[in-house]
Amino acid sequence: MPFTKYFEHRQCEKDIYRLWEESGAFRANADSGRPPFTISMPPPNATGTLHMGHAIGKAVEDLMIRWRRMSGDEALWVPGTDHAAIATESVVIRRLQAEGMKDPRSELGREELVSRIADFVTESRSSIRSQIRALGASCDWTRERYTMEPALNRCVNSVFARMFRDGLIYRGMRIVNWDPALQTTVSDDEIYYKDRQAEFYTMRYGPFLVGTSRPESKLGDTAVAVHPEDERWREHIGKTYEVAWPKGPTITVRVVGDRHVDPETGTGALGVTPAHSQIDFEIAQQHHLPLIQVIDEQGRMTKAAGPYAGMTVLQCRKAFVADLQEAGLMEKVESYVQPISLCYRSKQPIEPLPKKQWFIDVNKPAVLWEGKRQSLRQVMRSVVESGQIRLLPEHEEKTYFHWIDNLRDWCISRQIWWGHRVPVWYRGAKVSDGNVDQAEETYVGHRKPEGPGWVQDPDTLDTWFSSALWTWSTLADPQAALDEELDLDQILERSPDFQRFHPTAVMETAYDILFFWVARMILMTTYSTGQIPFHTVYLHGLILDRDGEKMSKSKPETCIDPLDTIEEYGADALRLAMVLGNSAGTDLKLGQDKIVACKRLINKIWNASKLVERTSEGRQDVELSREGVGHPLNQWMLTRRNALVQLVDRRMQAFAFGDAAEQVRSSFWGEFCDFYLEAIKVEELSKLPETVAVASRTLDDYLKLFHPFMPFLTEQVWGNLKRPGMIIRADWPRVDTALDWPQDANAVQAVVRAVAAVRSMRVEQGIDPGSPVNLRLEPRLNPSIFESCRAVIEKLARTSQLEITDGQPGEPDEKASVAVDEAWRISLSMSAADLEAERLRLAKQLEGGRKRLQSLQSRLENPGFLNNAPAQTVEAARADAAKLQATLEEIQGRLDSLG
RNA sequence: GGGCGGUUAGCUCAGUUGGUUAGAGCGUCUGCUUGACGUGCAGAAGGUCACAGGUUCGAAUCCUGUACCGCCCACCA
Repeated sequence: MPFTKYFEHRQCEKDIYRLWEESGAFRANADSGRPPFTISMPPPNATGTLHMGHAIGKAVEDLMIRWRRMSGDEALWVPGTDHAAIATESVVIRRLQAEGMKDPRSELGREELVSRIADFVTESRSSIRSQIRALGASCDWTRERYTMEPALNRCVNSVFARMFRDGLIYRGMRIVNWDPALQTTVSDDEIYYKDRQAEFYTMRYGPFLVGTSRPESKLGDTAVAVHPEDERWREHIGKTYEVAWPKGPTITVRVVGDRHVDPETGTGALGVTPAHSQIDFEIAQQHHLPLIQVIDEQGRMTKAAGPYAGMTVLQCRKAFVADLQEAGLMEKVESYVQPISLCYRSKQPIEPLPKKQWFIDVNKPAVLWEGKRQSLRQVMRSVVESGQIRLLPEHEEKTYFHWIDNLRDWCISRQIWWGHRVPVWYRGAKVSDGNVDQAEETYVGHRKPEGPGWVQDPDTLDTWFSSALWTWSTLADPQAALDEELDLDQILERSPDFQRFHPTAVMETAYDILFFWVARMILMTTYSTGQIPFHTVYLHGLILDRDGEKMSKSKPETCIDPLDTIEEYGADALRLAMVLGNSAGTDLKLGQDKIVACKRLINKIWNASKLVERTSEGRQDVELSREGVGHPLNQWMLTRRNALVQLVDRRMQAFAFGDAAEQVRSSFWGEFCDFYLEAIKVEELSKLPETVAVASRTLDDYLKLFHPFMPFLTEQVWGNLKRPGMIIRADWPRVDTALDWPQDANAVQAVVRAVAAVRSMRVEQGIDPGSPVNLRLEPRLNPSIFESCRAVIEKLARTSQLEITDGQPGEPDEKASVAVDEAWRISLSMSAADLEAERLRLAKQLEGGRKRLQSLQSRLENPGFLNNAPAQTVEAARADAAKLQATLEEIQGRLDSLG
C-alpha cells in the first residue's frame, strides 16, 4: 500500500500480520544468548469471543514483548486457551437442550458428553485465535498451549499426586458451596453476595426465641448456641431439649456456650444448623454435635425433614412458617435486607451442604521453600513480602496479603464432567449417588494403577487448578511430559523452554482475578517447581463505558465492541486507546471520542512519513556523524531525540506505558511535526544532504518508539520507506552521545520560543496572520545560531525583514511591539502599534514575572532553604532569579518608554 | 463490619524519590488553511490540586482527621 491520502488499516493489517508470523518474528529461540523475557498469555476461554478486557490485556502484553524484543531480549510470549470447565460445559449442555435433548448428562453419559464438549471446543477455538491475531499480538503460535491437552493434563496429575503425598491435598467432609443449578461445588472465590429483601422470622424454639431468615433449615438444627456469659441463657448451657415441630419432626438440641455468638444480635440465641451453614458447622465440630442434612443437592428437603420431605426449599419454608403460625410458635415476622450468596457462573443461590470433597491444605507446613518447611500460605506471603514478586500497582500487595490472611483451604473438586479428572482411583469402593464413600484401596498418581477393579474418582478439578500451573506447564516439553516413567522434576529438567524461559518476567492480567489466578499461580508454582512463576505482576484496570459502568453488551448504547472497533478504526487505534492515559490498576473510561483521537495520531504519523519520504525522494543517503551535522536545527532535533529516547526508556522500565506513549506522541507532534518538519521546508535547510538524513533518522526512531503501541501502522510505514527488514525486528533506539549538542540545542530552543512569541504578539496586535512583519531580534548570546536559523524564523514567524543584531541592543522603536526573554529581545515594528494592547501585555508579563521573582527571592533570603536544600536547587534558583531580574528590568524599561 | 483506592481544567486523566510559573487529550473561544495531514496550523481562555489540621526552608506530592465516590472481602442470627 503506497502512501495514500490516509492510512487504510483494512487493506494491510492482515497481510502485515501474516508477514510477521511467516518471517518467524514471533518465534523465540531457546538457544540464543540473549536474556530471556517471557510472558505467559492469560489463556482466554477457548470458546469465547474477544472483549475489551482482552483488548487492553493483549495491548499491554504485546507492547512489552515488542519493546523487549527490539531491545535485544529473547522475547517469548506463550499463547493458549483455557478449557473453562464450568462455563464450557454449561454452554454445550444448553445447546444440546436447545436442540431438544432433555437431560444431556443422563442421555449421553459421561464419555459421550465429554467428547461432544471437546468437539465443540475444537470447532470454536479458532475464532478467539483469529481475534487475538487481529489485535496484532506478536505471540509465538508455534508454542500455543491448551489447558486440556495431554501434556498439561500430565502436569496437573503429577502435581496433584505430589501434593497428596505431601499431605497438602486431602479429602474431607466439609460444608461446601453447592450450586443446585450447576450441580457442582464452587470455591469460596466463586461466590458473590447480593442484597435482597427478605423476611426475618423469630420463632419459639423450646425455651428460646430464635431468629432466622431460613426457617426450613431449623428442621436440621442440633444445637442452640449462646454466648457463655449471657445471663439470660447461662443456666441452659449443657442441657438438652427436645423440640417438637407442629407437624414433626422432633429435633434434639443441646445448648452450647460459644464465644462466636453475639449476645446483641437477635435474641442472643442461635439455632445451630451444622449441615447448612459454614459457621454452624464449625461450632458443631467444636462441640462434637451431630449433623442432620435436611436439604439435598437438588435443593429439596430430605427425609429428615419429616412431613416436608420432597418439597423445595421455598415450598417448605412457606408450609413450615404456616404451621408455626398456626401453632402460635411464630413470634414475629419482619422485613429486612438479607445478603444472599450467589454463584459467579450461574448467578443462582448457593446452598451450603455437607459434602466429601478434595481440598488443598494451605496451612500445613509441608513445603520446602528456601530451606525451610513452610505452609503454602507462608510461601505465598514471603515471595511478595521479600520483593521476589512485585505487584503493580503496589497497593495491590495489601489486598493480596489481606486475602492470604483470610484464606481457607481451597476446595478443588467439582462435580462436572468437563475438566481434568481427579487422578485418584479406588478399589472396593462403595459408590452411592455418584459419591465414593469408603474404599478398601485408594491410589493417587499420574496414571491408572495396574490390576483390575480400579474405579476413578468421578470428580474433576477446579479450572483454576490447571490455570495455576500455566506459566510452567506451557513450557514443559510435551514429549517429556508424556513420558510416564519420568517424574515432575525430571520432566522439567528435560524441558529446554522451561529451563530457559522460566520464571517468566511479567504476568499481565486484570486486577479482578488477582485471587482466582495470580495468587493460585504463586501458590502452585512455588510448590511444584521451586521457582516463582513471575517477577512482576502488572494488573490492568477494567474497561468502563462512558457512564463509568462496566462495559456490557446489555447496554449497547455505551458498549464498544473491540472487533467492530478494529474494523472501523484499526487495531492500532484500539490499542492506543487502551494504553494512552492509563496506568496499572486504573480503570479506563472509554468512549468513541478517544478512539477517534487515537486514529488522528495514526493519520498524523502516516502523513508526516509521507512528507519525509517526498523530501528525501531522489536524494542520496548520508551517513550521520557528528561532523556531518552542521546546522543547529538538525543538531537540535537529534538532541531532542536523545532526550526523548532516554525519557521513554525510563518510563517503559517503570511500567508507565501510557506515559511513555504520551511522551512520544507529544514530542512527535509538537517538536517533530509542528516545528522541525515545518522548519526544514525552507530551501536553505531542505537542500542540505544532512537534513534529509536527520529527518529520516529521527522519523525512523519515532516509528520505532511508536511501534510497540501501533505495530501495524509503523510496520506499513517502515515498508513504504523501504527501510531494511521489518520494524518488528529493528533495534530499539538508544541514546547516541555522538549526536548530542546540548548547548546549541538550548539556543535553538530559544529560537522556538522567539517564534512563538512573535506569533503571540501578532495576535495581540491584531496583525493579519498572512501579512509579513518586520522583526528585530537581539540575542543575548549565541547570535550565530540565531543567524543560522534566520530562514526558519522568517518562515515560521512570517517576517518580511528580519534583523538579527550581534551585540549592543539598541533602543527599540517607539512604534514597535517588544517581547523579552532570558535569551533575546525581539521587537516587531509596525506602522501603528496598538500601544494599549502592548502596555497590557507587558504589564501582565511584568506582574507574572514579579510574582515569580518574589517567590524566588524570598526563598533565596531564607536561611532554611539555603542550608537545607541541595546545592543544585539553590544554584538553579539563583540563576533563575538573576535571569528573571534582567528580563523584568527590560520589560519595565519598555513600559516606561511607552509612557 | 474489615480492607483498599479515588477526589487535580467543562469532560477523561497524567503528575516519577517533596524543589521554578501544576500538564496532556477531548471540548470551548479567536483567527488562518501557508507545498504531509478525512483535516491541519497559530493563538487564547480555563485550576484556592475535596476540606481541616500537621511535618518541612519548601506540600498536589508525606502524616492525621473529616466529607463524598468507587472497589474488594466478610455477613443468609
